[in-house]
Amino acid sequence: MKRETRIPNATIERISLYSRPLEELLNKGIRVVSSEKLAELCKVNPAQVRKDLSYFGEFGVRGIGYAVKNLLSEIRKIIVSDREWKLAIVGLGNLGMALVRHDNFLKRGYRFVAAFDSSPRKIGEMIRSDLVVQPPSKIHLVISELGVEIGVISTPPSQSQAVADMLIEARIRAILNFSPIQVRHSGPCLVQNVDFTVRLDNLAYHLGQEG
Amino acid sequence: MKRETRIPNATIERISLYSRPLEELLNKGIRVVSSEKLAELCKVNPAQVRKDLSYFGEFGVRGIGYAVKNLLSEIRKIIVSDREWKLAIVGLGNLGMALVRHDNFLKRGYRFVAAFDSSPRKIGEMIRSDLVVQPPSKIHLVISELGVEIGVISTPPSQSQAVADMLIEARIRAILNFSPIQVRHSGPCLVQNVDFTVRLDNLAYHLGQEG
DNA sequence: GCCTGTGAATCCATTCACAGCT
DNA sequence: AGCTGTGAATGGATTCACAGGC
Repeated sequence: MKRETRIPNATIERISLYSRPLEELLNKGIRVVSSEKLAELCKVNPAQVRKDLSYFGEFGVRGIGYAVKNLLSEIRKIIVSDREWKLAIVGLGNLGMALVRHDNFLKRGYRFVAAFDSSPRKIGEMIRSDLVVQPPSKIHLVISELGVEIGVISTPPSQSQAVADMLIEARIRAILNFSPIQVRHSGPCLVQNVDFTVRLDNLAYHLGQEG
Repeated sequence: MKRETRIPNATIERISLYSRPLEELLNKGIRVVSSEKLAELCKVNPAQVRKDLSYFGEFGVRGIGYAVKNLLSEIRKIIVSDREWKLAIVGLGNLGMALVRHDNFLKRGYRFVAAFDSSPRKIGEMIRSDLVVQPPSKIHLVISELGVEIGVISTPPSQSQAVADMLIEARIRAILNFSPIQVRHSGPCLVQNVDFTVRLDNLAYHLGQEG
């Protein structure tokens, strides 16, 4: 172990990736997995798997492999997904609604506790038994009252910067941004961008190379 | 220029990123942009911008900067988004429907020309004036008849591998996978994965570090 | 014999710093 | 004077290869 060393960003991305097949193996009743098998399931190099895990501890047994259940629980401790995180969503168009209804979030401990939209038609709508759409003017109040930690932006791009500013103003700790523009953020707020079209552009580029 | 050199993967990701603010600058009527300004808008290093672009040609003018309109059109040629790509979507739950309706795709030249779902309730539904839901058994036929190039998977994870196999069987050239499992793919089919929860895990990890 | 954990070696990407053009 | 284009230098990440323990 070498917990002192700075942990590569790429390692953190992959750690979360490893947990997906581990869940499957656990469901299938498979008890032990080797770095080679896990690497194959995640399409990475076996040495990569071992090195990534070694940043956080010695979770394996030499000659045997990793205990699936134990490894999964260690990973959940590392990426702090052994507890619930509170999310707020802003922008309840097609994508926003789909995100709120998507059960993958809750399954991994991400719970939407507030929802905002500027459209008068949407405000007041009950989109889940415990989730009523509120106007953006309530963002500051609601975020601090409920202790929301992560804000999800799924507004049209023209509004996303203004929304980000409101979230930051309300002292939100992190933002997941689905709009195709980079959000400016000063200070301690973390931002992750998810832009589908960047992924498609990537595919298009490589297809174009093949001819 | 050094078109012979292998182009870093990271460069290709960023090239597509650069086009977003360029579109905005063009709309605002701004004619010229420096690497410094563009870098600021994309949150990268100015030298990075220059180097990335230099892999593909000499688009700038020393002492002046880059002509916005020209640079944008060059970038569109590089990532082959100066033409239309044909997409098929499989899985029309909340997320799938949101993707089909999301106008960002069409705006950038990605057009859904076919839609599949296994639910009898969905089959036959007209989700757009030119798009009727078909059963997965039609995948092979439709893909080859329409010449679909990219498949989008938004099924539940339990079905995603089977769907991927069908798409690959139908000789699709690339897959954009929204389900949280890595799709196995042999042969020449390209795959890109989009897993929202990996992004959230990343935020959670860093928030956990801060205490 | 088998599989982990890890220093050392390699590979790739970013940034610097300045020559070259307008 | 100003800003691009790019070799050279630095910094990170991946992979190798083998020692260490079951």
